Order: sequence, then C-alpha cells, then structure tokens
Amino acid sequence: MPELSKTYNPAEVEDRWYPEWETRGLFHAKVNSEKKPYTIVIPPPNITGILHLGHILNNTIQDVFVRWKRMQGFEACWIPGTDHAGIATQNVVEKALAKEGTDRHKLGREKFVKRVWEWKDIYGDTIIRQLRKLGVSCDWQRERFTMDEGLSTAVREVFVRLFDKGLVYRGKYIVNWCTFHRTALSDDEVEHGQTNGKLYHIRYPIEGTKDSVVIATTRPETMLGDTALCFHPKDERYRHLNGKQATLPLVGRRIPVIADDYIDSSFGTGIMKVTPAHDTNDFLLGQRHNLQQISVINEAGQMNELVPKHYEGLDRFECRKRIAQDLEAQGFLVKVEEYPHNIGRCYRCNTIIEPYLSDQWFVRMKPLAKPALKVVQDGVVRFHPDRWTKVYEHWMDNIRDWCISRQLWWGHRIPVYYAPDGTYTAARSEEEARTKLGIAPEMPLRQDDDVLDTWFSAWLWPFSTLGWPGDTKDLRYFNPTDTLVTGPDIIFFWVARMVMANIEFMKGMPGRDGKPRQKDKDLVPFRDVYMTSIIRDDQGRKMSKSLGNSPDPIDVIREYGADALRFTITYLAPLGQDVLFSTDKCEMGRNFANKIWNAGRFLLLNKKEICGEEALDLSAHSAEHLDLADRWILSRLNTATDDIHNALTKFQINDATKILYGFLWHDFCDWYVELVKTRFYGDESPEAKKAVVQRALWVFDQALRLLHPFMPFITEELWQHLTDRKDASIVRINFPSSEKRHIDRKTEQDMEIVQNVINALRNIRGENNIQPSRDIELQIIVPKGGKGDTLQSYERYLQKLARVTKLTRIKNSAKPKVAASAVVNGIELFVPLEGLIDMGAERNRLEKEIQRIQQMLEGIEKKLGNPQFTARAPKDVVEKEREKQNAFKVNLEKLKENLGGLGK
RNA sequence: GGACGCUUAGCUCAGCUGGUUCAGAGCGCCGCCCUUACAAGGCGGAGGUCGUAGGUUCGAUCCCUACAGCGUCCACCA
Repeated sequence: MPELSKTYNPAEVEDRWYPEWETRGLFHAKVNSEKKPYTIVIPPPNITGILHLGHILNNTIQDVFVRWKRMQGFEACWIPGTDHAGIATQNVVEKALAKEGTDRHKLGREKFVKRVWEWKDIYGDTIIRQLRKLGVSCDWQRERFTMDEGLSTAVREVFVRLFDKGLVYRGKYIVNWCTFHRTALSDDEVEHGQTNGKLYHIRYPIEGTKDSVVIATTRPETMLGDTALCFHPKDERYRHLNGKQATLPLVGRRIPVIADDYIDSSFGTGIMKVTPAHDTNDFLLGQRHNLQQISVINEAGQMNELVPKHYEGLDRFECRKRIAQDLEAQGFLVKVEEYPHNIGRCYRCNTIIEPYLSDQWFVRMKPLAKPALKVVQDGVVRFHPDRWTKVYEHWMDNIRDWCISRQLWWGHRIPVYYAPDGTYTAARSEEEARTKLGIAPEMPLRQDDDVLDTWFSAWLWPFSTLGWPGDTKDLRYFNPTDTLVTGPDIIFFWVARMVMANIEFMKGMPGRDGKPRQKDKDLVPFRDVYMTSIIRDDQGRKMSKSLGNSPDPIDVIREYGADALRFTITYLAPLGQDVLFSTDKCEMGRNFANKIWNAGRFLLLNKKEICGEEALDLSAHSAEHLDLADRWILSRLNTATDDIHNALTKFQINDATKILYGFLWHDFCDWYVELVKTRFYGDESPEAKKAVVQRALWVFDQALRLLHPFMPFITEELWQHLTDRKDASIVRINFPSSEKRHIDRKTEQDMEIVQNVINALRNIRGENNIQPSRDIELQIIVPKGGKGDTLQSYERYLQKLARVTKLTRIKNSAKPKVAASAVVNGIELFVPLEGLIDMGAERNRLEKEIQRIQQMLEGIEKKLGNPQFTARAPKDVVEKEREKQNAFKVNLEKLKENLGGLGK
C-alpha cells in the first residue's frame, strides 16, 4: 500500500479514476429484468455552450441521485446528450463566416449545413467533455444528439402524426419576428423588459369634415400600415364618427373609423390607430372587422415597397424619426411625451421583436395540454418544490398555440412537401409524400424551407433517446424515467412539453409488462421534477458573461477539486432557493475532503501498526470488545444513514450534505477517532486492538459509501485503500441501510455525559488559561442515582481528551478549597488547582453559568406557573418541563454553593 | 394587474409536522495550542428581542392576516 500524502491531492486522483470507471463500464445500464430501473435523462446542453455553474449544480444533483440509486441496486441509467440549438449554433457559424468575408447565402443551404456539422464535430462536445471532469456517471454509450438519425426520425414521425391528426397547421399570423436572425420566435422566446420610449400624439383628419381625432402611439412608423381607427362603442366622444372615414396623414389613404370593446377608453385619447400587420392585438381586431392587412416592414426590419418612396428601405427606427419630423412639418404631430413601456426582445440577441405577419407552422396545444394538466393535478408527476405546480398549471390553463417553424437552415427541416399545384402534406419521406399527394416520381416536389423550433426535438427527449418510434426493449424498460433535474426557467419550454409529448406518443406503446400503456403512470415522461436553484454571484447578481462574474468551473475544479466543488454547491443549494456562490466558498468542500482524507490516513496507519499487512474483512463490523464509544458511533452512524435516506427521498439534497458533514467531521473525527486512540495506544490485548481497528475501518467504510454520491473521487480512492479489492469499485457497492437495533438512545445519553464532562473541563481550561499540555486532576461528587460509574469506567477518555491524570470520587464534605468547578448532569466536577487558577476568571465563569441557568429556569417557571399550561398542554410536555425545572434548580444551587466556596 | 419566493449572528444561509438546553452551521472575529491523521488542523470564546404590527394557541422563528423592503415569473393599454 502506498503512503498517503499529508494533504489530499484531488487532481491526481480524479484524472486516474474517471477513465478507469469508464473503461470498466461501471456507468453502463442494460435492460435487466432482475432489477428495477432508475432513469434520468440529462437536460441536453447546447452544443454551443461552455460549462457554467448552473450545469455544475444541475449535473451534480443528477449524479447524486443516479449514484445513490445505483448503489441501492437499481439499474441506474443516466442518458447524456446534447441539443443542436438552432439559432445559437447558426449564429456562431454565421459569425465565423462573416470573419471570412462570406455569408450563408453565398454558401448556399447545403454547404452551410455541412459547415455547421463540421463545426459541431469539432466544438459540439465541449460541455460533455467538461462534464466528465465533474465525475458524472452518465452512460456514455447512450449519448445522443438531437439531430442524430434516430432522433430525426422521431421528429418527423411526430410531425406527421400531429399533422395527420390536424394538430399541426399552417397559418398566416402575427409572429414574434427577430429582424436580426430573420426568423419567427415562439412567445416563450421573447423577453419583455421596460424601455424608455416616446408616446407620439398624432392628429388624423376626418374626411369631409373639419373634425379630427388625436391618437397616441409609440410606433409612428407603423402608421404607414394603418387600416382603421378604433374606439370603444360606448364612448360618447367618438360615437358620431362611427362608420366615417379618416385620412391617413403622410399617405392620404382613407381608413374607416370603427368601434370595438377591446379599446380602453381611459387610455390616452380613447381612440387608437389599427395596424393589423404589425401588432398582435390589432391583428385580432382586424380579423374581427375584416380589415386589410398591410405589411410595411420587411424581414430585415426595413420599410418595404408599400410605403411612400422616400421611406422605402429605411430602417424601422430611422423611419420613426423621419415620420415624426414629417408629421411635425405638416402639422399633424400634436405632442411627444416620454413614455416608459415594455417591449419584447429576442432572448438570444436582444433585438427588438417586430410583430410580423407571415406564414408559419403551429401546433394546436389545447388537446395536448388537457391530459398533461391532469397528470400533474393527480400527482402522477410531482414538482419539487411543490410550488412550481401552480406555475405549470397556470401555463397549461392559458396555453396558446406553439409556433414551431423557424426561418433557419440549421435544424430539422419541416417534413412538409408541396406539389406543383400548391397542395401539400406532411410525410416521413419524399416517397410517402408522393403517394399521399398522388404525384408521379418525375414530377417536381418541393420540401418546406423552414426548420423546426429546437424544442420540437427536445420535447421528445425522454423517449426519442430510447429508440422511439421503434418498440425497443430500452424504451419499454427505461421509460417512464424517474427524476428530471432542471431549472425552473425552462418549465414551459421543455418540462411541460415533454409531459404532453410523452403522454401523446407513448399511449399504446408496450410498457414494462409488454402490454399497451394506458395508465397515466406509464405515460408520463418522469415522476419527479427537481427544480434546481439559480446560481448567483456573492452579491446576488445573476451570473453573466458581460458582468464577468461567472467563474469557469474547470478552473474551480483545478483549484479545489471536483469533489470539493460538488460538495460545496450542493451544501449551499437548498431545494428551491437561489444560491449565492463565490469561488472561495469551495474552501469548505476542500477542507472537508482533506479532513476525510486524513481520517482515512490515520485509520490506515494504525491498521498497519496493529494488523500489519493482513487484510481485514469489512463485510461486517466486529462485535467483540465493544465499549461506549463503539456503541455510540454505531448509533450515530445508523441515525445518519436514516436521515440521509429521508433527506434524499424528499429531494432535500443539501440536508443530506449537512448530515454527512456533521457526522464525519464532528461525530467521527472529533469524537470517535479521538476516543479510539485511547485503545490503539492503550494496553488492551492484540485481539482487542484488532477488533477496534476493524470496527473503526468498517464504520469509515460505511461513511464513505454514504458520501460517495456526493464526493465520488475521494471516496473511491480511500475505499480502495481500505479494502484492497482490486476488482471492485465503490461505484457499485451497496449503499448502507440503517439497522434500527444500533440506534440506542441510552448509549447516546451515556456518551453525552462523557462529552459534557469533557466539554466542561475544556471550558475550565480555556477560561482559566490553563495550558493544554498541563495535566489536571478531577474530583467528582455524584448524587444518588447519578452516572458517576459510567464516567469512572471511561476514565481513559478523560485522560486522552481532557488530560485528566487522576479521577477520584469524593464526599460532599471533602470539597477542595481552591478549585474550578462545574455541574454536569447533576455531577459536580472539581479541578483542584491551587495557586494556578485565576480566581477572578473562575468567578466570572461561574457567574455566567449561573446567569444562564437562572434565565432558563425563569422561563420554565413562568411556563409552569401558568395554570393554562399545566391544564392544557400534553402531560408529557408538562412532565418534561418539571424534570427540567428540578434539574436546573439542583444545578443552580450547587453552582451558587461552589461560587461561594471560592472565597473572595 | 396576477402568481410566487425571501427577510434569523458582521457575511452567506439551515431550521421541513408549533414544545428536545431552539435559537444553529460555515466563513469572519477574539484567546490558547505546530498534542505522533489533519495549521486546509485542534480547543475555548464573543455575537441574534428570528423584517414590522396584529391574530390563533397553554405555548410561535415556525400557523393566519396586514404592512414594509428585496427578488422572480406570467400577462400587458395603443
């Protein structure tokens, strides 16, 4: 066995173990009828992305669950993969082309797409490579990409089925148009934010009269496309104008004045211009009133040929200025006021969205939403924390049709084919399209130019990755998956849509039992959705590139180790709360790793000392030579095991880390290891010592297993040193389950007395400035029924932990004259230190303690003095309070007595 | 406009079903110690009327109501 270094060196251990785990195939999952599956699909990161702390948190949590379940004997399967990220990826490649002085149009579609694939092959797995550094136990043999052959087949299949069902339709609608990307966006891809705009008040003359009306608009340039004016039908101010014609300034077009109760009479002047081609509400209004739709802005955001010549070709914002000038010059502009208001912007490039009238493809969502709502309401799919349920339900209740076409080249091309006569159909292949349309092979057939929204492949992820539409063994076994771990920001984009898709497309597919799936529990994509925290910097700001406040996780791993990062971030992330992160917080994880490392080092050194090279069987702990500390640590271990199990079951992952930290550092290292030293270095028989070493190693082994899901590398490394089992790995070793018989309240109480006495002695030392190296003597007075025997039988604990060289039991009458004292569980402690203690300090110490006890006693007496309390509170609570009262009273008396005994 | 979250020690936060010495942890701070696993460590200590005001209850950091401050999401009036 190699010597272990004094401090833990994570980089070396991590680089050694990850490839080893992969080569041994420890993360690979197979269909296994002997085992229950446990499945997670990764939220596929964009191929353009680089790893950030959000990924770290998200993937660490997934890894904790997967490793935990794997150790529990589940066939744990974590399917990794990446998303082609239509807009983002196309962006990146287009930027590269721009640098080369060319663009995608010069290249042509086919070459451009080839170029993107080349880019993807080089850079597309950056995140996936980086994730390995984190130690994630993904089944890499199952890695998928949303544009893989299989997934593309699934996309086409879904589109065609929805089309044939009438759930996909084509329509001319106002969509959110990004003039930079020149594509439509779904409603969810638009981010609304406040902006300082202006409100222009413009006079529109009424034809044939001297009358005119004033309307207010933030977008005067769209007036070129106005086709009506509109007021509320009940508005007396304008009623007389109903049916009249107004003249559109600058253009001279006649437009009707109409009435509609959409109008809010209290806003502005109460009459509004209507531009059906450039505003969603106006569009709907226009439909109701059969208004003409005049588009005046092109796909690049410039004024088109339908506007007066001197505006044509102007950028929409440039045109706005010109229109304002011209209106003013011609006397139509009444006033302009500052007007802060909300506008939508492209979530990727921040360009102001242009409501744009165009032909797009939509999915009718209402029929899909209905069952997806039900499974959540019925608790078949559960959110953690639960409050996201309401957010989900609200969205489902108000769902709108999903615009799925994107005017891009990178993505799944829409499988719709047009015949020369304009008829069209959706089909899995060109041949199928010809059959469906009745077109001969020699006739030209045109496929739709647009591609599908990226989420259109992502929403199929939990089954497309498993072979759907094929009826595969994997699909039967691993779907429904179990836990989805993702951020609340994509609950609509992704989570909700996956629920809809899984229900819709898995219906009737054979399930685990081979029978067609019908029940909701077999149709959902996953059972539990864990919503992760949002990572912020230490000032609470979102991590962002522009702020430069986003540390590179790879640097953090290099500096502190992957285990340290994993542990720290899960420790900091309570379920459902944001996390304020800064790199230096990882010191906590690093220090913890080092602590464990040294505990392991200590045990191994002593094992060698006591047992030589002999291998110890750690399959069970030795039941020989048990003393209080042993029974106590077994009790604590099993309690911790229970608590961890409960915390993980409730998705309270940071609780689990806190339990592990507390158990390993405070129970195991601070107390147990210190106590065990008394036996390693004591005069017990070699057999007894061997039993003690064996048990200590066994407990440590159990603790390592509990910790492994959180800190996989260091636990594997230490575990290997512990066991010498070259062929095995902690990755697939049983996760401990608690043995109730070891959880023993009485043992813990006895141990508590020992601990309290040691703490009291340490306090005396600290406050009296007694050197740690100085031995002390302890005299105790034990009341009737007190636990003095327990204390005396573990005198060696006091020797080691408090440097007590002599323990004597004395009579009340034999109290030492000059001594520091304390009262613990009714036992009086005296440390005779004539001439050495600082009387003033000791008096202060006792007075402080007296005050503390007095305060608590007062609290209890106030409670007990309240007749309502004694009458109404449960008996055991009252009884407990009485017991406490008595104990405090006794303590207080003794303390006062001892204070008095100190003299002046 | 609607929904939701947060407010506890100097800082960052736990505290889940009201009563356990319930007021905690980590960091920071003060004092002592390089005690043969660990100074990335050990021991001791200081520090909080649990945002404010009410209410429910024998009892409230915890449940309810209102308010204040911070934050998030959804919708949106030209």
